[in-house]
Amino acid sequence: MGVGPREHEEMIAYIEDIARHEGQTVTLRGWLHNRRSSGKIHFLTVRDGSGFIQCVMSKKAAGDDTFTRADHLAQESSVIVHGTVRADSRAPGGYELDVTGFDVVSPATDYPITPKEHGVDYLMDRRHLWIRAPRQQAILRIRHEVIDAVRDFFNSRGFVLADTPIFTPSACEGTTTLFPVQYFEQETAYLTQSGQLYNEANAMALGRVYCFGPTFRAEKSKTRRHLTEFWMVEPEVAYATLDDVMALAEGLVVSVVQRVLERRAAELKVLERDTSRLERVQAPFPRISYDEAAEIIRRKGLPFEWGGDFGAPDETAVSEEFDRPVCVHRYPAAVKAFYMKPDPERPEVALGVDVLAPEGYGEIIGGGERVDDYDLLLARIKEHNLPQAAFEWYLDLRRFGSVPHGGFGMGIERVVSWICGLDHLREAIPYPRMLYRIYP
RNA sequence: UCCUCAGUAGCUCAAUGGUAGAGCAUCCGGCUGUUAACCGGAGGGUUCCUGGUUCGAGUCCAGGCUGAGGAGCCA
Repeated sequence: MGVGPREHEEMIAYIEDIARHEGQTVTLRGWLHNRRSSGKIHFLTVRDGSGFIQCVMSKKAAGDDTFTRADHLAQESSVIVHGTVRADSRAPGGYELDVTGFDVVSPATDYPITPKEHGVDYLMDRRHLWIRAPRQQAILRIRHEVIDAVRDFFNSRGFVLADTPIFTPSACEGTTTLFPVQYFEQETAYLTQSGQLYNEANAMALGRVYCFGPTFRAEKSKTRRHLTEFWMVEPEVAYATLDDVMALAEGLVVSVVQRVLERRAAELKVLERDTSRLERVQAPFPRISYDEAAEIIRRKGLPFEWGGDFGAPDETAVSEEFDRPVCVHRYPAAVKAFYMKPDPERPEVALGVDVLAPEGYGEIIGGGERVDDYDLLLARIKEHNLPQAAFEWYLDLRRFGSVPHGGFGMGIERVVSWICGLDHLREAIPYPRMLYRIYP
């Protein structure tokens, strides 16, 4: 008869804390990740959400009954394991558990994600199970760290989190890029594609603010850099200039990357990330103008005409010139949004900035100074054929004590994707929403 | 929306126009240091769909469906 955990005074432990329990007898509660056997000895890899550990069960130590219970147990069966923690140089985590008791909570059968390879489509259809895999867990932990670092960065600098709405009343920049939602009997509402306009109002109230939430884009983008639903953090600062915005973006990116390097080294190792590339992410970031970026693109032989926006290959060409993120500022005003402030010294360019990540990961941040002059903003709204009535509240910000101000948006999944070295954005969020994918 | 590529066992893939195959998973057996464990055996097929060419189609042709990568747009 095997010795069941409940017959002992239990010491519940998590695998991430296992080093503190060396020599002790503990109880782990989790799932069977993999099993190997040599007839009279089972090697059970158990995961509990906090980590993975190999549990060694010998027939002699565990007893026939307990041993038999583990004989045919399938991958992802939930289990409670009782055993003694032992340091072992052969173990990837440095420790193993010598099993003395073992209970099956609920057996699994035919778990679809086997230790062998699977295709992306197959795994995405089973995303709810795929996230149990070590690599996916590492990515999601790094995502958590990125988000935590972002919040800490702003919270420690006097910023106030002020949430902006998900439902917005009218199309700011054309309805083709927005998801319509029927809002009771009144009108069509749209899912937000940016909290920025509300952020500006919040900044006029609270000075330094940020919002952080999901954002929706109905563009039929079908690339490794796009999701239809993604998370964006957007700071906005009253009295900020373009230089202030760039300094803030630089500080945020450095802070986030350093935080992940400090606290998530184990996860980066699981992902086999070349961390030397991340260690180089230090201030100051190079700041180059659109004109200088265009010159780099032309020098590299890519076709490019002044006045156009950069495509993905153009961004890669520019970012390849630098070993850290690069700020590209003063884009042609014509290709930027109606609220972008023109450079007073050169009105054909806007006081906007994009931050391009290294290694071909493209734009992770976009922002700049906003139009603060009432007459200019009204003219821009008319030029873009936007419904003035819907923007009266936004114009109010220029009627009642307008000040220079600016901010930016940073796409969380793009940052996570870059830090993790992923080849596709879809792994950077638990349940990606893309063109042609809304399951599970 | 456009361009390119792919679809064969539960999964990952192979098969010169000529008998439908392997590894993994599953089931049975063996093994006290495995770690994508290994060794032996067994079961497992609407070759995405529709039509066409051919003595004969997984393979060639046409149309469709589904997915992937890229472009545009953006974070």
